[in-house]
Amino acid sequence: MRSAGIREVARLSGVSIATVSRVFNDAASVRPDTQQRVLEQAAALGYEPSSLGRNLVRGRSELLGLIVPNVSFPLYGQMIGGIEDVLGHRGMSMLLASSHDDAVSELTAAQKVLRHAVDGGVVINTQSDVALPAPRGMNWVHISPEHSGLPYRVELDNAAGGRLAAREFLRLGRRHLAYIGAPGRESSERQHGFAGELSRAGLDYRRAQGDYSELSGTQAADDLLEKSSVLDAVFVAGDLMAAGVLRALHMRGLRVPGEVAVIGFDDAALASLLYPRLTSIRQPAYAMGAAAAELSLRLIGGHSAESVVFSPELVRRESTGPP
Amino acid sequence: MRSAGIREVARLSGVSIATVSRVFNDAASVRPDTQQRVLEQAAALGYEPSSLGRNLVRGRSELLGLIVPNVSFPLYGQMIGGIEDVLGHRGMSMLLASSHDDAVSELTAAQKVLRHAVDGGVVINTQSDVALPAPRGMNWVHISPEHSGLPYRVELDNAAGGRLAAREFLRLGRRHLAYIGAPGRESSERQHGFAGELSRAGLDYRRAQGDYSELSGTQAADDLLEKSSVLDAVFVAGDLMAAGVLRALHMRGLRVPGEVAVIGFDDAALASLLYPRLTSIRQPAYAMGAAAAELSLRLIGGHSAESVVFSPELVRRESTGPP
DNA sequence: TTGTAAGCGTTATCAG
DNA sequence: CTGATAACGCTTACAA
Repeated sequence: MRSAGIREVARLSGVSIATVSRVFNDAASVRPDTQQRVLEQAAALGYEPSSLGRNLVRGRSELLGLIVPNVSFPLYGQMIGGIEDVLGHRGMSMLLASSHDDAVSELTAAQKVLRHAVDGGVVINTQSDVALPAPRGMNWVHISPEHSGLPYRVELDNAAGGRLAAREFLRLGRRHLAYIGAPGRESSERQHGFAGELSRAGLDYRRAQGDYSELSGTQAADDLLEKSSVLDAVFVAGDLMAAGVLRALHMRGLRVPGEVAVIGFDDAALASLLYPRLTSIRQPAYAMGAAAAELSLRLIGGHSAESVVFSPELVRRESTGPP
Repeated sequence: MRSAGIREVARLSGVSIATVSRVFNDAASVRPDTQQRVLEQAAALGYEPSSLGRNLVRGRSELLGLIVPNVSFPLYGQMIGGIEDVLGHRGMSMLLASSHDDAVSELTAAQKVLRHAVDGGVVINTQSDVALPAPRGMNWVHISPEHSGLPYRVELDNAAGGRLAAREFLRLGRRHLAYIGAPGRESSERQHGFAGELSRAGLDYRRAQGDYSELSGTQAADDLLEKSSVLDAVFVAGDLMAAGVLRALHMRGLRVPGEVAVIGFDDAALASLLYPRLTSIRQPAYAMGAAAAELSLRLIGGHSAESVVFSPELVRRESTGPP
């Protein structure tokens, strides 16, 4: 049993369906008493215009497609929060699908979302290097490290993050530095900024590589500590890996920040819960999500829009300090 | 300019739109060569049936509404993951909205989702004590601690979690116990199970109250430690609070688990990253999400469905062990 | 196996 | 200010 439709309301209030429609759209052009009659009937029948019908004729869905690698990663959750808040104000909703960090699922997710005729889309950390399919007039906005040829992007200035870390270590008088990276462009940009700032100060640094996991952080730190006995500061490409680094240092009885200072990246919720609380390069995830949504909304409205670059910020906590 | 529609495909492949439709639905009833011709044209034009049209005529949207208090809470992220995986197999998509832990926003979110004519809905941790609005034939499934009168629920047996914690402490020979709770039904159920098992062993326990935040965990633990000098085991209603408890113990130089054992609740990702790694009562969030989706799908299909209760599990890590 | 045609619930155009 | 009526893109009897 379908719920009441526009016809029913029209019939019972003695007007045409066109008038009912008008009442729910540009109420201005309908006489107050007619309007009220319709509204009353509508309320009595529990009628609400169906967006299905409306969207069909308007060719819009008031939906924004959102593709996320993995919903349970808190940083992405923050981005989604930013997107949602922006959309909420404009009456749009969010269709969510996961890419599971995998190009094939990402494509599947995109198709799934497109079938619902979304007006626009945001994809976080795209996995494929070709553009996602999009019908004419629909655009994907990417929250990703720069990707060749993608027109609409919201990104973080990763190199600036590296510079922030380097400067902080220098300021604290650290001289025996290391970087623990991971595969991918983001990490290499962070490293690039870090290295640049150090070379300006005439310093070199040691390197190790992980994969953003906690365990890999522990292993990378162990490697580093075996090779170079002198090490008083480590910059880590992600907070989770940094957790592993803290553990490695603790196991070896090295005091943080007394003997070794540590700076992570992202400033995930986790950072402030570790012991010692982790100094980290903050990625403004909520704001980045909001910016992506704004960008998409502009595009949907047919306006021009430009990519945005966000600057990271150093959040000082217990894992850094004077030697 | 709209993208290619069914008409275009039909015209270019020299068949009627009905045939094109059939190709995309019950392909069985159309001749292989016709089918292929259509498929080729469709591919060439990048045609995909619009769910707007399809859903309009079928009276379904293939959408499931999802209301979450807060997307950036990892446990909810896991639930969403479970929901999504189940839906994905059945070709449904997920419309996401946040309730921001607030009854009013929850209602707004529900209405927003309802406007898109979702076929079903899942609401995590509902804030309102009245039922959410729902058109005839549509049902909300709740992932929440029991709420009077809600018909379709997926819940965790919180009391069983409390019993698990109590038994583990007893097994380890701990005798000076405490519970750190928080407001709300979930915490009191956990406490109830904990207390029941202890009283069976003829033991009493101390209590303190927090609000699930890290800081409140530290404060509650401090309270406890000031009042009772003998304390060798603490059961905490949430992992985040447990992080605060570990910090308090560390500050006082108490060894964990040597002097005090700690068990948290939820087994959030955080638990295994703390130092020492936190033993916790695992809430099978992914499975609970999946179960809620199954439940909703049954309801959508017009079948009967029953609420489900999940059992928690003890995950042993470093924060418990022999004294 | 295929085509014709009647909807699905709405908005928008055009008369009145 | 209001009413017919033609779309919108698709599915589904019913006929052929």
